[in-house]
Amino acid sequence: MTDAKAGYHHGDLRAALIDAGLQLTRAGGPDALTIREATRRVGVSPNAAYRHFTDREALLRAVAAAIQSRMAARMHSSARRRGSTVQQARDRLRAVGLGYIGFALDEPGWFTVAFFGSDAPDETAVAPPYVALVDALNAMTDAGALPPEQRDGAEWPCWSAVHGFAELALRGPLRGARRREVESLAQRTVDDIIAGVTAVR
Amino acid sequence: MTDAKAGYHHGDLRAALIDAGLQLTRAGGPDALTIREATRRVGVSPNAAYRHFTDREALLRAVAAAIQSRMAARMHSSARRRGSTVQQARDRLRAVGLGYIGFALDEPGWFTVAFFGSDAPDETAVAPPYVALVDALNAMTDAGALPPEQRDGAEWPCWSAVHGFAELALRGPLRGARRREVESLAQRTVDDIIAGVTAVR
DNA sequence: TGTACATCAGTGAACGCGCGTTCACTGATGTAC
DNA sequence: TGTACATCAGTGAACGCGCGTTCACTGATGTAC
Repeated sequence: MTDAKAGYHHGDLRAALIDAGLQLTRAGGPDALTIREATRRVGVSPNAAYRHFTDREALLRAVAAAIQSRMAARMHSSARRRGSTVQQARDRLRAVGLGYIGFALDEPGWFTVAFFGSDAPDETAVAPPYVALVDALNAMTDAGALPPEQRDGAEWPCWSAVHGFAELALRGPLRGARRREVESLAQRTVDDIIAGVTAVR
Repeated sequence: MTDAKAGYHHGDLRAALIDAGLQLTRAGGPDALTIREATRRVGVSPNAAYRHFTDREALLRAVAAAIQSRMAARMHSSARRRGSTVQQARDRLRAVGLGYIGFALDEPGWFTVAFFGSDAPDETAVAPPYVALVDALNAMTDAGALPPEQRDGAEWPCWSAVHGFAELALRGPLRGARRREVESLAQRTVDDIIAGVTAVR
């Protein structure tokens, strides 16, 4: 919150509401985002929000987009090294997958909002985390680690595996498990799906 | 609804409420299950429900258990043939996975309730669909299609892949896709995870 | 540089909503004798 | 077989809840002349 607020007019209420939305959803997931609480935090009347968002869903979508950016940043940063060898390409794909799961485990509230918290998600933009996956798979093919004829559609098995694992760990039967064990199972899941996607048919 | 209702006392209100809960969640997922609507359907006052369930969550858990049974039945029926050859074991595991996804696609409301609709799921009982998966994996090892040293923990990559795929198809980016395409991607996802789990290390 | 005025970004009060749950109760059931 | 009485399974009315959203409004801003 900068000093842009100059009394009556807020300065950048839109950004401030998204900020408040990030705080709220971080702790409590999608349901924790209410127009009333977000405006309360910013110190503004509830209906002021309607100047910037048509309804609650629109605010939620904007928050989801902000979360996706953070998520993609994490996935990229955990996959720093790039190169054209088979091993480098596999490491990168692995890091992208584990980054996805790691984000879910560390930020369950945000994760829940990111893709699936909204009833009518934003169809217009391509999700940054998805881009990270696509890039990593392309690098696999470039490096010769993934046959070109198996490249098409490979996103879905990969995304399915890491997303499903995150759900199992957050809300499913793995919820009670220790972090160490969850991480080891996450590695196995990622390794298995990479093995499966790249296996010669 | 049988003729067990003999006037003032209902007969089997508990079962009738679970039944109503199945109807409601089938169409609208977990949120559609309210004490008031369920009792309304049964023709009973709202607080009558509290004779049989401590609160809404308890009713939701009972409904989830009923859904899990139906789900497991479908998974088993789609994996009819049993045998001890490698091919039979693979077919069975494949059918279990595709049965899971098929149930999710055909019954999105129920699927959402089955495992993850409740805040505090029932920890006591093992979920029938999980049992179906465990059995199929054991059969894989028995048939020699899955090395015993890779058997342990193999449930999680498999469950992750099919569950994640279902989420992507129901609420994620695959939501708008045609059924044919979704099914073909589902097959690929299942085949890939089986290949990955069984791949020689 | 001054000012009139349109537009923009807020305010305050109110609405309806259906829910979960609790209270004190009463009619039906079944069992001990 | 008859009956007294405990227990069980319902009823009806009410509570508080916080929400999303709309209405009619007013103070602040910036721009044309």
